[in-house]
Amino acid sequence: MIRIGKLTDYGILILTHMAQDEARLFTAQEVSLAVGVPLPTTTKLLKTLVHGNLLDSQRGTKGGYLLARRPDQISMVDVVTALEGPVGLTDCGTAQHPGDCRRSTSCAIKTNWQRINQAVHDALAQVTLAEMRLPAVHPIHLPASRANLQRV
Amino acid sequence: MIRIGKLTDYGILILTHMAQDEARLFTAQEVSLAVGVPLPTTTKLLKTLVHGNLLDSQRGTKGGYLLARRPDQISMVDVVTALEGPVGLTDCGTAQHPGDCRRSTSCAIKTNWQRINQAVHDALAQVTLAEMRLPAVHPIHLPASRANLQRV
DNA sequence: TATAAAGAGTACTATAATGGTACCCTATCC
DNA sequence: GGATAGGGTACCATTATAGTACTCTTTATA
Repeated sequence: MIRIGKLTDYGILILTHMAQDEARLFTAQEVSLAVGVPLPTTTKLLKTLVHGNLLDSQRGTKGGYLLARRPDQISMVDVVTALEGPVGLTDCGTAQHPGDCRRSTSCAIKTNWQRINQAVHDALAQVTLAEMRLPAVHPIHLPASRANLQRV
Repeated sequence: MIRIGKLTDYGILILTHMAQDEARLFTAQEVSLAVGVPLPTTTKLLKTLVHGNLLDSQRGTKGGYLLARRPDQISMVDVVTALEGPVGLTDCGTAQHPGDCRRSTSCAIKTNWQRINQAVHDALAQVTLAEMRLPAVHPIHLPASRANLQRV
């Protein structure tokens, strides 16, 4: 199965937790306890999320972390990108390794992967932390297509 | 990065190659040579694709593999599902482990993952082998949304 | 009908990616 | 200036993935 890593999963849990009280400053320990992820792992994640500009941090005695933006301004692409790097199912078309595809013949493939990657990206971009706090109402809408006729 | 495995990538290459001459019977060796993937790996993949009902096989001296359906009837979900199992970025919501989520509090998360997984699924379902032979024309369309406003 | 060619099945090894931990450094409050 | 909290980084462990090897079965044809 194509899946996001455990750490990313934790990351989402952490952010969702912090979004419950969006203006509050949380210490790493508080977060660790609340989410049930060991402290060392939690701190590692928090640091990464700061790098990704999803959290702000305050050092020193009364330090801690807090959301860098409003929960409805933080989407799942942001989180996934921060924790796993650029979203995309293949390197092909991620503009990471633009040139090293020696199969120029089969480059219809590349264009199509770009389509797919873009769609995945958009799907993730449509769900925000704010929504993660509430049951989803609207399914993400794709145009009526073959999709629904296919074997699942 | 969230990505599909190398093997899946090879698998797509293999099928795309076979789709160039969709009615023909290919031996594993032919495929291996054409695609540039070592024979043992190629055969392993071909076997898996037969299990996934994407290929039919013929045993014996004049044996080989051929597409089980027309290229426009084989989509990327089919391939990915055959080679990596059910599509979805988290177990949560894949109906694999329905009950074991002890965080019933945070189940807004589950619903939202289902939305995302569905979107990814649909994106993959919209691209067929037939299209992989040609440069893509139509980007997969998602409704206008926040997506385009977000940092990429 | 025996032989060779080709796939089926499965078990195993190696490699790489991920997950998780530990340690030392720096900032800030009181 | 000491206690508390985050910053940075390097390291080890675990697991998943990739890749290989080997034996068995089927089938065309000489």
